[in-house]
Formats: sequence, C-alpha cells, structure tokens
Amino acid sequence: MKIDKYEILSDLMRRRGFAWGSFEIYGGARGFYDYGPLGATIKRKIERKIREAFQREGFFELETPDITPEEVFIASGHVEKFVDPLVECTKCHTRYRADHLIEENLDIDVEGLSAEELTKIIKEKGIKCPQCGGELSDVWYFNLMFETYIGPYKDKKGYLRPETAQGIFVNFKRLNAFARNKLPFGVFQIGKAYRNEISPRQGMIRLREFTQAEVEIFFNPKETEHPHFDEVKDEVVRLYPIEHQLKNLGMIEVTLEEAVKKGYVMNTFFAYYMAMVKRILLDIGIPEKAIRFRQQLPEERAHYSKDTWDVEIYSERFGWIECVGIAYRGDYDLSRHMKMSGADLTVMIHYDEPKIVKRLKVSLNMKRVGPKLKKDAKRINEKLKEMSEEELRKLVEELEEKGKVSIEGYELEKEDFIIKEVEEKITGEKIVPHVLEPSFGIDRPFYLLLENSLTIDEDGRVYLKIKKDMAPIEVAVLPLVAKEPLTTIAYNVFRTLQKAGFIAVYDEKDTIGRRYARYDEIGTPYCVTIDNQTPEDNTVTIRDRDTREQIRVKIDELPQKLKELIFGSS
RNA sequence: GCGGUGGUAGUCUAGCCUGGUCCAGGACGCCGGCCUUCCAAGCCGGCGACCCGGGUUCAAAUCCCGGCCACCGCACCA
Repeated sequence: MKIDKYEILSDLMRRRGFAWGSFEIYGGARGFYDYGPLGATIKRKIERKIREAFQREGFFELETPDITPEEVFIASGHVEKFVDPLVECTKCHTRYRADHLIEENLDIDVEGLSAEELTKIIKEKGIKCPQCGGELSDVWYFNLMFETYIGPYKDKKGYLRPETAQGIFVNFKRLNAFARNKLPFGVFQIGKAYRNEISPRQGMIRLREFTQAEVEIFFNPKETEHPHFDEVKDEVVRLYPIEHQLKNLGMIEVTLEEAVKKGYVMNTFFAYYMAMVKRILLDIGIPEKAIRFRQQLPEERAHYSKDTWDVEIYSERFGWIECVGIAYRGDYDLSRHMKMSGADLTVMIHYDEPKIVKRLKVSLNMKRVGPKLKKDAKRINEKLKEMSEEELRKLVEELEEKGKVSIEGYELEKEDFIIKEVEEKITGEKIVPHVLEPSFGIDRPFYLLLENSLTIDEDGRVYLKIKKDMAPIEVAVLPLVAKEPLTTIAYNVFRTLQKAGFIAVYDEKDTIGRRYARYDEIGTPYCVTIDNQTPEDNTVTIRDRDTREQIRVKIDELPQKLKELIFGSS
C-alpha cells in the first residue's frame, strides 16, 4: 500500500507548527495559509537564500506597496488581460471559459474580444451548454485582481498587486539613475502578491495571497552574451522544450552550453540565469532530480511574455509544479508605462566611437513664407521639425521633381525652404531596455522542500530530512536524564549555543529516545546530549539526525563544530 | 463554480444508519509529578472536541435545510 505523504505531511505541518489553513476558528478561508513558528522560520531562510544569491549577482533590493493605483495595472495590461471571460449555463449553472468554448466550437481565434462581442458570437452561432444543452448566459469578464479603494470617498480605485514586478518597472527612472545608466542591471523585490483565484486547491500550491521573489534584469537586447556564462556553461540541466512537449519526446539533459548552441535556449544571457535559479533551488535543499525546466507553450504564456521557462519541482502528490518562471518580457512593460505615464524610460547607450551621420535639415524660409502663411507658418515649421528622415527625403525629392509641394493646402516652392545636409556626431542612442525576469514563488518551494524532505524509515521513523542549514530548530540540547548535575550543565550548553547564534532548544522532558524522535520529526539536524561522562571530562555527544550516529566533542569546541556540521566550514 | 464524499479534543478515531443509555469512549499528544543512564519504556494526576446557523422533536453528535471548510472528479490556474 502506498503511503500518502501528503496526509502525513499536512498532519505534521499542522501538529508541529509549520503551516495550516488561515482563519481556522472562523471556519477558514480558501486560498489562505498561515505559517507557524517553524514554518515562518523556514520561509525566512528560503527568502534569505534567494536574497543573498541575488545580491551576489549584484542586484539590489526594492520594496514597494502592495496596494497600487489602477493606472499602473491599466498600463501593465493586467486590467485588460488578467481576466477570464466566463459564461454560465442558465439551466445547470455550469461555468465555462467563454473563449475556450467558442474556440472549440468554431475553431476561430477570439483573443481580445469584448464580453459583448463574445456574447454576440455565442447567440448568433447558437452555442449551447456542452453539459446539458441549456441556454448560455451573457459573457462577463472576471478579473483575478483584488480590487480596493484608496481614500475615504471611494473615488480612487486600486488593486492589490498580482505580481511584485510592477513596483520595479514604475520606479525604473530612479533605479536606472541608481545604476548610473549602465546596462545590464537587476532589481529585485521579495513581497506579497494577490490573485483572486477562482478555485484555489491543493493546499499551499495555489494561494490567493502568496510571496514572490522577483528580479527584473534590464539589459540591452543587442548584448545577449552573459559575461559570466563561462562559469556555468557546463552545468547540466533537464529541459522540456516546447517541441518535446508537443511531440511527446520527453525531457532532455544537456549542458547549458549545448542548450544555447542547439537553440533550445535563446542566448547565454537567458541560460546564465537558468543556472542561477537552479543553484538557488539546490541551495535551498531541493534535490537535483526533482528539478526541471519546462518551456511554456505559447498559449500558456502571460500577455507580456515572449518566451518563458518554468522551473518545476517534482511532487509525489501533485506531479511537476511550477515554482519559478523565467520570463523574457521584452520591452513590454517599460514601453507601456512610457506611453501611459509620459515618462522617459529609456537608457542612453553610448557607442564606442561617435558615429558621424549625414542628416537632412529642412525648415521654412520664414522671410519668404511668412507673409503667405501668416499664422500657420510657425505651426508648419514645427511639423517639419518632427518629420522623420525618411519623410524629409520624400519631401525634398518631390521638390526636386515638381519644384513644388503641397502642405496643408499651401503650395510651397523649393525656395520657400531652407534645406541643409548636416553632419551630426551621434554619441549613442536611447533604447528601451529589455527585461528578463526570474520570478520565484516562495510558498510552493516551501511545501515542496518539506515534501521532498519527508522521510520514512523501514522501522517507521518519520522525519524531515531537510537540508541541515534550513532546519527551523538547528540544535536541541538534551540531558540524558533529567537529573543534576546533567540538567544544569545542559542548560548552560544551551545558553552558550543560543548566544553563538544557533536556533537552539533545551529539553529534559521524557526519555532520551522520545526526545530524539521529537526533534527528528521537525528536522533538527543535531542533538547534543549531556551524559555521565560530561561532568568528568567536559565532553558531550553530537547525534546526527540522518545516521543517528554520535560523535564526542569538548564543550569548548562545540559551537565551532556545529557550525561546520550545519553550515559548512565557513 | 458544478457534482460526489466528508467535518467529533493538538492528532487519529468510536458513536451517526436505528434520536434518549453520550454533561461523548479510546489511542496518541500536551502539562505537572515519580521513575528512568542513549533512540517513541512504565506509573500517578491533569488538559482537551460534536464546524457554523436554522429547522424537526418532549429530546439532536445522530434526522432535514443553508453556509463554511477539506478531499475527489469536472471546469479554472494571467
């Protein structure tokens, strides 16, 4: 019989203070989870590992509000695109995605149509409920963002952010200045995001409020070779590209260098961050065999994405779960915010050497045309200034051929213009940076770390074989029996370890075996036991959670030894 | 959201069909004490629950209705 790890784990998580459904005493609320004392500790450790990894890449951190004015998400496309068109059967009340229903029935693309247009198609083509054949309701759009109002008069609409990313994009000008106008640079934010999921399920896997760690890496789209790619080129990754999904070819294992060469991954810039993400997950304690990269199918991709690789972690219970998305967002967000806000979100790229270009300069000879055009003269001159090089060339060509040209009803001759070919020194160009976004969920890796750590021995011992530095209690100090002088010595050892920075507990209740079991269950990597020999020679034993083997060390050397054992020799 | 199943102490569960004998029984847990010298031993004492609301009835953990939550299937998952 197969043991249901999920059952054992959710029981363990609740019982021992890791995580449970929120608002229990009021009956609970779907899609919300509380982190208990041990869970919150692990969650912070995950966040810390991600933060430190990002900082090692030279990215800097930002913190922006959860509540966001409407304009931001109009610009980002979330108000328009972060929606599902729904339709309900008036008879059996089954709900469907209206767009999917139409696409299945008529095999036409209805992307971007309004609710009214979708309703019209359904009525005209007589689409009925696939379940019972009943009449379908009008289509309405359901937006997955939580709405709120800012201020006392409900006159300013806002949303709880559905991703932390926008807080970075809207700050681009300041961040770019902070980065001193040099691409590439990365900015990250670790914080809450909110999505009013229609039907949250699967425990902590789909939450309505969750934590993300997103880094937005701004780069010049013409420079897609990562300077440090050499450091990671031999890293072997398990890939599941689009083509392999469509043709059911299974996963492949390649080095990142091969992945780029063979065209699976667009460039070394993208590939470099795949390595970064993988290393972070390994550092958190996700086993390598439980990690794969799956390329999102075009229809899965978010509205802003040109290409996305999900990093999925394997769950015995739920299968492969998307935990990180690495999305190529292009210049979508910055361009949209430029348009909506009017802010200049470009970066000046300086050429190695200034380019000399010949440019046409065309303006009105005001002396001549002034009397003719009167008030319009100034306006038409402005218009000429805004014309592109190409438009100006056309104009001049026409003048050469016909000797005259017509602008806004005025006939103008060649002599009415001042035409100059000038040489301009161009030191660079303004570009809208492109964005690569590795976006971590925190809650899912949290659950998957626990699930992948849960171990059941042949003799029935259930314990969390969590990576040692991730354990919520790092060391338990136990007198072999609750008698003096063992208890006093043990308590002093405990205090010493606390002061040395360990998350430590002291425990003298119950037999030693029961206590070992108690700390094994929550993943405590080491128990320090004070026994009979301790008063004689000031040594204690350190018991290993996984092997149950003990080594004996001097109390003086204990903190250093534990540091090595838990965190490595650093 | 739809359909199915379910909800009893911190956890697992007995009782529900056939209403009263249930101010709800057990095990584990937790707390206090005794005992105990290395992997969930034992003893004594204690803690603690019928998901919420309404209805039927002399009487509801038990029957009925609604809600909430959980699980499974469908749908959904930018």
